[in-house]
Amino acid sequence: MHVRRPATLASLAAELGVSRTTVSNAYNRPDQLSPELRRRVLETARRLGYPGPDPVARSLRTRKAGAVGLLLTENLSYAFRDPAAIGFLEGVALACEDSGQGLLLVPASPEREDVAAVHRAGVDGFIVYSVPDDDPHLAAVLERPVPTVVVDQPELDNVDRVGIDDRAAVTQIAQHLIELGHRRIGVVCMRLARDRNDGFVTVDRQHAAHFHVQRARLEALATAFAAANVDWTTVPVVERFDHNTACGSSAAAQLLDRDPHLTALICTSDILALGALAEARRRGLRVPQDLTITGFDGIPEAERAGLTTVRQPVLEKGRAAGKLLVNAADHTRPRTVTLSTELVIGTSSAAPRMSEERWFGP
Amino acid sequence: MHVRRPATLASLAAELGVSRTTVSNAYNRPDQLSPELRRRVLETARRLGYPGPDPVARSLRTRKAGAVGLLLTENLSYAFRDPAAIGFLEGVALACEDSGQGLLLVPASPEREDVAAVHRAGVDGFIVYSVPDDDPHLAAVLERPVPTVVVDQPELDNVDRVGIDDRAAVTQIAQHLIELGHRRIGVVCMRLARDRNDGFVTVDRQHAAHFHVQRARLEALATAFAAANVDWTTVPVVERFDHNTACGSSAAAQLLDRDPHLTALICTSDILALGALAEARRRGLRVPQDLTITGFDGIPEAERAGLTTVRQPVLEKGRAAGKLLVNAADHTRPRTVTLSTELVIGTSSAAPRMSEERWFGP
DNA sequence: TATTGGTTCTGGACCGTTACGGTCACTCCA
DNA sequence: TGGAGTGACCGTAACGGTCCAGAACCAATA
Repeated sequence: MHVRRPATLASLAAELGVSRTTVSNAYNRPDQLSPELRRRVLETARRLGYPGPDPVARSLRTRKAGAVGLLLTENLSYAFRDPAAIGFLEGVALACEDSGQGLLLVPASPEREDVAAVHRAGVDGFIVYSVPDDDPHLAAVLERPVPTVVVDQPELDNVDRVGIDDRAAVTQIAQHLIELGHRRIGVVCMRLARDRNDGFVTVDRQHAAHFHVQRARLEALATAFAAANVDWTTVPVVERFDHNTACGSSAAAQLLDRDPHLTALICTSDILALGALAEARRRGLRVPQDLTITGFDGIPEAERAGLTTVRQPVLEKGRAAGKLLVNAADHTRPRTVTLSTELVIGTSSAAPRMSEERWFGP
Repeated sequence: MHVRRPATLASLAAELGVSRTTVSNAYNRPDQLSPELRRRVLETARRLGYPGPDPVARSLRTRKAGAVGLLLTENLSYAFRDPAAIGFLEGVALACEDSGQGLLLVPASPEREDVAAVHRAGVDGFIVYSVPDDDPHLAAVLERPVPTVVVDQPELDNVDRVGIDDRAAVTQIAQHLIELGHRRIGVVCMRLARDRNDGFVTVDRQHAAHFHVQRARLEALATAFAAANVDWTTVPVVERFDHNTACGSSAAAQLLDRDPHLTALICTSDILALGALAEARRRGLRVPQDLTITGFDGIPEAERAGLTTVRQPVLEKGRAAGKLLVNAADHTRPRTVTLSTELVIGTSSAAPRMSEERWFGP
C-alpha cells in the first residue's frame, strides 16, 4: 500500500525545477513571474493534486490568521435563541465579511471550564460578548497577545470596549414608571453570576454581580427609585439563570405570589418580559391596567407585543465590535464605543389603578 | 525605542537552560517532567510574559486546526434572519462544542466571487450549507484536502451528505392539496440560481435550477400534480431572489394578479408563506376559505400562525453535519444522513370553495 | 563600451512548535 | 554486581510556507 503524501510547495517546485519562492509567487504575486511560467506552475499543481499553499503554514509565516475569535460563554443554545444575541452575531459577521475575515466561534461552555479552546484558537483578535467578569475564558483571552474587544463588559486595561449606557437607559424606564405613579415594583433579572440562583436576590448579591450589565441595571434602578423615596431593600428582585420566556413567566409568578399588590414588573430583557406577559395573561391580570410590564432590548417580538422597553442597536453593537477589531492596529487603545438607546413606550405600561395608588396616599 | 519581541518556547527554554521539548511538555504533557521543573517553567513563562504555545505553529506541526469551517454562501444577513438557517447553525455549533472544535464562519458573499477566504481558512473540514451547485466557493472547498459534508446539496463523489427527502416531503403537501380538491395552484419558490430573477419561472429554468433543494421540490410538485391531471406548464411559478416575508407577499400578489382564481399557493419556505398570508389578508381573502397557503420548514412562527407546512429537523441537520465531520476520519466515505420530515396540517389549508371547484366540474 | 534599469528567478533564513527516538542517571532485585 | 526497568530530559528533524537580498539576464541609454 503506497500512501501518497500530499503535494507541497516544495515538491511542486522540485517537479518543475524552480524554486519554492517562484511557486509561492505563482499563487500570491502573479506579477513576479512570467505568465508562461505561472501557467506551467498552476497546471502542474493541478496535475499533482496540489491544493494551493497550506493556510496554516502561511499563517505561521505571515503572522496573520485571517479570522476573528468570538467568545460567548453563554450556553450556545441560549445564544442562538435570543434574538438580541443573534442580532449581535449578525453584526459581527457582517463586519468580518466586509473585511474578508473569518469568524471563529470559540467553544466555551460554562460547565466545562476548559480554557484550552481559547489557547488553540488561531485568530488575530477576540471579541468577548457578555460573559461574567470573572470568567476564566475571558482571563485566558486577555493573556493572548492579540487585540481584544469586550462588549457589554466593564472596562479593562488596554482593551477596546463596546456597549451602551445601561444606567441611563434603565433610568429612563424607572423615570417613566415613577412618573406614572408606580411605587410597588418588582424586578426580574438575568443571571448575576456563574452560580445558579433561581429566586430572590439579596442586595449583597446584586452588588456582587459578575455580569456587568445586570449589575449596572440593578444599581441604576436602585438609585432612581431611591430618589423617588422607594426603599430599594423592600423591592423584590428575582433572578433567573436561564434565559427564555418560561423563566420570565415563573419569575413573574414568584414575584406576584409574594406580593400581589405589585403594580409593575421591570424585566431586564424582553425575553423575560414576554414571559411575564404570558404569566399575567394566565392569571387574568390585564396589562397595563392591572399590571405594568417593561422589558429591555427592543427585539422584534417585543415590538409586536407592544412592550414598553429600551431599544438598543444590537446589530450595530456587533458591527462596531468587529470594526474595532479589524482596524485595531491603526489606533491607540483603548477605545470605547457607546451606542445610543431609545425608550420605546408601548402598551404594556400605564398608571397603576387607584386602588393600588391609595397605599401611598395621605 | 526597544520593541520587545514576544517570548517563544525557544527563548523560554534558553532562559531556563532546558530544551524546547521540555517547555513544550510543561504545557502539553505534564507527566513528562518533574512537578518542580514544570512549576519553574510556568513561573518563568509568567515572568517573561510568554502566553503559551502559539496555536498556529502548533496547528502546523500537529496537522490539526481544531476548527470546522462553515460555508454559507447566502448573504449573511439573510442567513441570520431565517429561523431555519439559525436552527441549522445552532445544531452545527452544538456538535462542535461537544467535541471541543471551533466553528469558523467563512466569509463568502455571493457578490464578491472571492474564493481566497476558502483557501485561507485554517480548518480540519468543511460544512457546506445550501449553496448553488455551481458555486465557486463550493468548488474551492472540494479542492481542499480535508473532509467535507454538504447539506441540502446534491450528492458528490467522496463527500458526506446530510439532507431530507425533499421530493417525498413536497409530495405529501401536493397530495394533501390534491385530496382537498385543489387544481388551480400557484407556486412561490426561493432563488433558483445565482442570477436574480424576481418573477415568473419557465419550466426550463426550473429544470436548470442550481439550488438542488428548490429544483427537487419543483420537480416533485410537477410529478405529483401531473398525476392528478394538472398540466404543469400551466402552473404559474414565481421566484424570489431574496428570502423574507416581503418577498413572499409580493410573490403572492404577482400570482393572484395574474390569476385571481387560484385556490392554493404552495410556498417552498415558511418565511415566504408567512408573507403570502399577509398579502391574502391585505386583499381581504380569507385563509383557508378563499385561499389555501402552505409553507415548508416548520419554523416556530409558522406553527404559531397555523400554517400547513412540512416540519424538518433543522437543528438535527446541523448537528448531524457536525458529527459527521468530527468523526470523518473513523469511517469510510461517503456517508449519507437523511432526516425525516413530518407533514403538519394547520389551519391554512382547506378544500377550495365550490365556486372555484366548478371550473373543473362537468 | 560601460552603465543603468527592469524583469525574472533563486537560496537561505525564518515563523514557533511538536514528533520521534534517543541518552543518562538512578533504583530495584536476584 | 550486573542487568533490566523507569523517570526525566534532550537533539534533531520536520511541519509548509513567505520574506528578503541579490543574481542572472536582457534591452535601452549615455
